[in-house]
Amino acid sequence: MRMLQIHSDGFSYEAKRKALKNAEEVKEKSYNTEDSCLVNFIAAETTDAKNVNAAIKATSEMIANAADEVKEKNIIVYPWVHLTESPSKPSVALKLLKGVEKDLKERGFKVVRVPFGWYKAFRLHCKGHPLAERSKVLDISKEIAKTADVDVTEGEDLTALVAEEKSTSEFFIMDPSGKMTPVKEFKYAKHKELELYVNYETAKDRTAQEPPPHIELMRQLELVDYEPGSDAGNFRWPPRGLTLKKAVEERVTAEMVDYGAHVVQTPLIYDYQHPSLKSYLQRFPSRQYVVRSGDKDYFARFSACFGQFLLISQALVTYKQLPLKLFEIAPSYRREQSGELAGMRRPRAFTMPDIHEIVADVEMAKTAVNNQLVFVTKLMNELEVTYEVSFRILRSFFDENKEFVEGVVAKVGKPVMLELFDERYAYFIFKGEWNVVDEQKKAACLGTIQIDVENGERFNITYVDAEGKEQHPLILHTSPSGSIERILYGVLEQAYKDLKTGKVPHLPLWMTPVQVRLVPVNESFIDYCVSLGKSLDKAGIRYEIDDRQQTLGKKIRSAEKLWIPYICVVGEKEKESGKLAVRRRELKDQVVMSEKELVKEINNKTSFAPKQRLLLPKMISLQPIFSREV
RNA sequence: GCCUCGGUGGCUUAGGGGUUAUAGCGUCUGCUUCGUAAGCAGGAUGUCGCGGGUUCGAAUCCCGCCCGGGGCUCCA
Repeated sequence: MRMLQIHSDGFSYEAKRKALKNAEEVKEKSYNTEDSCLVNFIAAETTDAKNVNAAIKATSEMIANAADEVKEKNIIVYPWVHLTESPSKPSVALKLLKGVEKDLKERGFKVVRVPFGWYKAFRLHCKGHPLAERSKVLDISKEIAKTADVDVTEGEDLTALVAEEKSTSEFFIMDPSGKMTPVKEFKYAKHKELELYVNYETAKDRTAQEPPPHIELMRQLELVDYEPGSDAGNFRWPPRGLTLKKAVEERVTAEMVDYGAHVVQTPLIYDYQHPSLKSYLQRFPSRQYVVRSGDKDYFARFSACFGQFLLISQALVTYKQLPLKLFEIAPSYRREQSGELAGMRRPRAFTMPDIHEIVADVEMAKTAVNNQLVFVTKLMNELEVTYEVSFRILRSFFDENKEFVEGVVAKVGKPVMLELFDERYAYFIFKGEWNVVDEQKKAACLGTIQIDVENGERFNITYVDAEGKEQHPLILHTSPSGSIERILYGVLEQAYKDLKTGKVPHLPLWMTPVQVRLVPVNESFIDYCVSLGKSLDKAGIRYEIDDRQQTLGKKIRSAEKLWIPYICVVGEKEKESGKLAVRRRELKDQVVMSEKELVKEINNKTSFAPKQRLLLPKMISLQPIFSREV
């Protein structure tokens, strides 16, 4: 439904002649008032046909709200098909308009409905105040997901939401030996965070007074910040944060290349009308950004699935190439409800490392899960956060593959939460989640492994089997690390937990934007620092030089506030001895070491990560302050 | 999206229907040239989130909007 609302001084119309054969029969062909009124030009759209009653309810609600805002009691309901490019059938439109008329009258408004299906002359006079001209759009697919009195008998409209309500689940803890205990009976004494995680997932205890601590930290460390000039939940990354972001992206990409992935890049926006996408989208409530181009609507992707599925569905794949892996660092968009947004835990725009592994059958899928487990565990450990693991499994799959699940849990090596659900509510039959629990006792999922039994067929993805026949594969959806934003959320919340327990908060050395800061005692040693920096450059170590004219104490403080792990004071002693006075954050000590030793120490600790350059000038005097304190 | 709380120089913040809006940090200038978490002095920086209303007068009260936090919901 699309609607144009004009708050008018006076209104009149005159029905001239029928525009449709089945135009409404009317007694009064004209109407005239000089009273003020709210004129609503309304176009019913094809989507409204899915649930006319919900459309009526929502439309009259919009009109009533608008009328209340401008303190208007007189309502004109005017059929105006030209507002939309996809009008509904006339019968639907008439039903909508009549329903709106009835509903508004019941609400106590004085309503005049202008005849449907006629060519009409009309006159109005817009009042011209700020609320006098407005347009409204109703997306009825959203309402269908919400409203109870919907007929969901047409299979295509069955949403995941509705299916999930029907599905029943049981929750267990499975320990590495395979022993299963209902979550309420498990002894959590040695597994406090698992208890918090289970509480969050089952009891849904979600009260918090304070804002999540990572939000203040991400700004103080100048990693990422809100962008008031964008949509809510879209963030900007100043160079320090971008350095970290790229370091993580490169790290995950390297691991995926080692795993044998084909690295690709696919478009950000997709056609609503594409047949495969259409049926995929209909499984879910609409949470997409819409992009209008020309006269068509596109949606911004909410994961890399579409692009990769479309790419591989048009590729020639043989069984010899399976398992086949496609990987992408996928900037993605989900238009979460405004009240759901929370810093880096839940943004609307995020960067998702996403791998899809195409396998022939369940056996190959199980092998793939075991292989993927290795890198997910490795990457999660590299984040230096504590995490809890859970598996959500279709009960029939679990019953048939109990040994496999036990093997997986044994590999995880600690008790995990197990959810068994009776009815499949999404595309997966098996889903592993690696979650962090934050200071607010809320959980968020980072890494995930899912076995998808639906989309191979939906996207017509095929491979040629040994007999030369085309087969639909199963697909594993996996984010090895979770989104970069969630990772940052995880490491900052972990740092805050450390801070509260008396430990030194830190970012993992391999991803921290600046690994070394050289601090000359006065400006006469800046040149020497520059020459020291040349060998750090060669070693691929990220550093900067505090060339500001400030006291040493202040420069140290400045570096500490940014959690820089190695702070090197450079003065006469260092220049003469060729050694460095190094203040190590992790060990809270001060040691004298040669530059070579320092490089060796850092390289040993970060050997697994690709070298990422620092994405800003090294001289601090040249760096503007984006959001850090000093 | 609904409910709720908030928005005062770049940051943190005082104040609150009535003269030129408070302070600290940062920034700039000068002095200081310093050895491991804040050297000294002086200067500049505010459409008090935006728009409308009430009022002789609004940062302050009212309404709408934007942005953020929390709750509900949601998390493909």
